[in-house]
Amino acid sequence: MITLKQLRYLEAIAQTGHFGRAAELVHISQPALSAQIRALEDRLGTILVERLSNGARLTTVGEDIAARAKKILSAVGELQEAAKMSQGVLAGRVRLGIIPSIAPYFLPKLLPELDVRFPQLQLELRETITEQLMRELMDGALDVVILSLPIDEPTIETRACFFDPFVLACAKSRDLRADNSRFPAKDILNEQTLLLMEDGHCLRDQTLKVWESELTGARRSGGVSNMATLTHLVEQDRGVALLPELFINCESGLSERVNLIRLGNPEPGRQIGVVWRKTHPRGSDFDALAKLVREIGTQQA
Amino acid sequence: MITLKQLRYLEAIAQTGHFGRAAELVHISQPALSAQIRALEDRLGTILVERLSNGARLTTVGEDIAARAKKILSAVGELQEAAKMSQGVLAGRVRLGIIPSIAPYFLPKLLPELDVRFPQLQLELRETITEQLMRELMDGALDVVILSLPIDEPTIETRACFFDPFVLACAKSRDLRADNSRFPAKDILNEQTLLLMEDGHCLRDQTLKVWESELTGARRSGGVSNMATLTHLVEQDRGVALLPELFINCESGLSERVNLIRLGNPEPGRQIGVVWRKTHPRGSDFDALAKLVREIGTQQA
DNA sequence: TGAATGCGATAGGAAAAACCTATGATCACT
DNA sequence: AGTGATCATAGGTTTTTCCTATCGCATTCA
Repeated sequence: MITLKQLRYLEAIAQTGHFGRAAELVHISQPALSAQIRALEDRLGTILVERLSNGARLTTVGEDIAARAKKILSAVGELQEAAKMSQGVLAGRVRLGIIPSIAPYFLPKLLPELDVRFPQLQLELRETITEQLMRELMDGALDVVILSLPIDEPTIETRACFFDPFVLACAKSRDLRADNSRFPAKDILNEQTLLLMEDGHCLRDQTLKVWESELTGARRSGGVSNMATLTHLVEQDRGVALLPELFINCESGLSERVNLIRLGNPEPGRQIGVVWRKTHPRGSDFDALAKLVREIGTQQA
Repeated sequence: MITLKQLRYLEAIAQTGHFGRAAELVHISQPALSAQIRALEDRLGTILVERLSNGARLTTVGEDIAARAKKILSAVGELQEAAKMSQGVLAGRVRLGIIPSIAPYFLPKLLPELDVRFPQLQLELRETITEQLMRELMDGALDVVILSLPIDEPTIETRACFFDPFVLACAKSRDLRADNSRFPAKDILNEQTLLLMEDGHCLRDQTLKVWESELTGARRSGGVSNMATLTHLVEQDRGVALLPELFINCESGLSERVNLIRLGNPEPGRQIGVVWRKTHPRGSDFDALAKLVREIGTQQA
């Protein structure tokens, strides 16, 4: 097989017109260079260099081949450059997945910070529900995912970053008391509809899990795909909903439109975390990402 | 230094998603391929392949690098193709020089024949006077030259191909006898102007040499750059000229416009030949060219 | 014309790289 | 827990690449 070395040596001869000086240029001895040039010529079945008494000159074929060699070598250089670009922590292309109930309320803080700390990072974003994200993560279509824990999958690495509490939202006209118990379960069961996200959203399952069996038979909404819609429904007293604080913090003036009631004992909510395949070679990078997500997630809480 | 082998192996992994099968694809053992991939990764300072329990998958950087590798390998393939194209007798690019007093009268026969016999040949033509051609030949700007011999230059290889006789042309109104002697020397000296090509054309010197010293003091034309012009001048009885038979054969109907007188004892003329640098690696190719020039030159005489 | 200089080619042996076979470690699946 | 598949590691061999020393040839200079 033809080698890059040989092309490099040919280029040196094209530059110097001289075996000896070409050898010097590439830091080998003249016989070694001669041998490689000859090997290249043998391989190609063509004489590339005309040997003169005062040096060497490329033949017409040699000129053509040398021009091609130059392009190839430069492409190899670019390849190395490209690899170098992706070195260092969180540099180069990273495909990040994130669930819809986090993305719009967290990315506005995360992305600018990533730009500042990891300017070499080229992020490719993907937003969809957990199940789909995990499928794509396992398929290798994604590198790392931000979602709500826990994830039951032995082959992934998990980092819990911060806790996002759920707050109960009801219409202004209602006056549900917060008594730090598992609270308005009876009210909901008897008087109110529990508004939910549509199926597949982790937020739906998590909301249902807050009361678990207490809720059997209660009225539930059919499910919406958007948290803003959920809020509007609450405003119009069509029911109550659990809203993540992450969302609430982003909706300025929300507390004037609905009653927000903080729960406790224990406080319901979700754990936001970062996950990636255990086999992914850039685990340490994602560790850095998880650390940043924790920082941002806790500071705004 | 990074090697083409490594790029080839990486490409194999991209194709198969599997170290073992990739190794099979490139006909080496799996450990050897593993080692080369690792060497490549070390050299680039980046992990390119994610090792899984059921195979291998490229990282995002790996995808990028593999795509680049593919292009590079294909460029190398094209390079080899290009070299192959220029193999064989008289294949590929050849820069041919030829003097103006041959080119228009010989190329119409030579070029079609070259096309037929050596379809792989890409001829680049250069037409100028002998001195310039020889300079360019020695500089390596030309590969081979067709001209009038002899050429006094020890570093070139020479092949005489055919003899191109000179024929005396005078106006139809004149009736110069041809008596097989050095002939109309006295007539020319006394009555006629000897029409000549301009300085630098070998034909001029050769014409003068035919009579040599006999011609001292004779009237000479200032010199024209075109043999057709020379002929017109003869037609109009502005003088006489020596015309190469090569030219005459191409000018149909010329014998009706001027008297053509064949000379002898010995017959004046020029030796057409092919020359190239002794160091040129494709000497055997030019031998083939010379042979063809001889064939064509003698068959039409 | 004969010595000196400069060029690439050749020869022989040493160093480095690439490779192969056999084996190990890990993981998935039965 | 056992089996089969994966890639990694180990040790030794083969192949390739390289270096030093020398040759042969041509040109240049005295």
